[in-house]
Amino acid sequence: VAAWNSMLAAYATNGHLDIALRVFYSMPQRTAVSWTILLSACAHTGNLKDAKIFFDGMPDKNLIIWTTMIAAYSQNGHLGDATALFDSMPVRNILSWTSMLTAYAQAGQLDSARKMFQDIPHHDVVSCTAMLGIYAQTGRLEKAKGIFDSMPERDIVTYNAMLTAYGQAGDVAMATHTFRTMPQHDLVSWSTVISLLTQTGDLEHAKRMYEMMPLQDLISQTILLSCYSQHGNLKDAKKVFDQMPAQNLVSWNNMLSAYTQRGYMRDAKSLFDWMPQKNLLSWNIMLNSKLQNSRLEEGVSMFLTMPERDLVSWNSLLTAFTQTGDFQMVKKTFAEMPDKNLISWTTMLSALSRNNLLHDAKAMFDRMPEQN
RNA sequence: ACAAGGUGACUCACA
Repeated sequence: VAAWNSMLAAYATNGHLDIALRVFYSMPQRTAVSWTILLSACAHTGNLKDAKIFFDGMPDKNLIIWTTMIAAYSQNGHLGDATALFDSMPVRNILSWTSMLTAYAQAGQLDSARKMFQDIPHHDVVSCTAMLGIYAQTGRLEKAKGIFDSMPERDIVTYNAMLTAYGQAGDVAMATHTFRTMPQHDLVSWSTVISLLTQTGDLEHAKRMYEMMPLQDLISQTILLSCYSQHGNLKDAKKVFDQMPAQNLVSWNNMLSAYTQRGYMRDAKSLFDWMPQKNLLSWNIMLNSKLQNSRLEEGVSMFLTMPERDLVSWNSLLTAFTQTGDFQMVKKTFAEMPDKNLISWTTMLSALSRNNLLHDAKAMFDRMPEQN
């Protein structure tokens, strides 16, 4: 059975969930481990429904499968379900607690996360690093450092989280100092610092470190690509992009932005058409570039045929109509929008006032919901 | 020989 499970795990972690499922059903017998592997794989691919089915279908649930299900809820943003499950657990261990901790953090409930952290009976390096990471991402350097200093043991992930804490707080000097003095480096350590350097504008330093990396993986390459793309450096962006041994949706979107930002509509379009996968961001990048590059007709028809639209797509369209001065369409679009945010309202307000329709602007202002 | 928790990349729309 263990051999079968190894095979299951191999397929499941390599993204072949379909094959894993076939293996699962054709196995001579299944253990708790088999169920857990599949449940975890479903959760990581965002397939919470099947994860739940596996969980419910499992005959004798052990602590691990309970915890895996909490992690599944946590990873997919279902805080309520995670809490309910956690509260009804017969036994908990440090992994259950930590999964719950990150569930709160993921939902933006920092106070609950902090409370949960304090309630954990016995901490380990992972639970402490989890809390450190939460503080790091929310820019609370002092808190992060406090945990770091109080930890009896630290591993490379702890140090990496601390790099992020310094980075988020804009302390490049301490980040690089920590990088130099930490016990070991892995790909995450390198790319965290490189990313920080590109964000603070020290491109030369970033490039030097990129060259020094023992191995340039997809993410570090993408960091560099993204940096070139954001600076409108199409040539170097293309160079990095073409040299990447493997690419993914993130790298394609980055290259797409690089093209559209410089108005290379033909290249953008052929990349876009070629992309094996697209997400809403890809569509919005392309949509916005059409709308902003005198291709209103194409843009509008893209808007109408997109697989999905969000508030950004709507605001993009709204802005385009305000720029052509077609107030018929502006009003129509604004009325049809399923949601509006502050950006939608300010788009309207500035369009009306730019065209000296001050009474309309005033009326619009009075219609704005309070929270804006 | 097998399973669960913590760290790095794109996030585009108004101003």
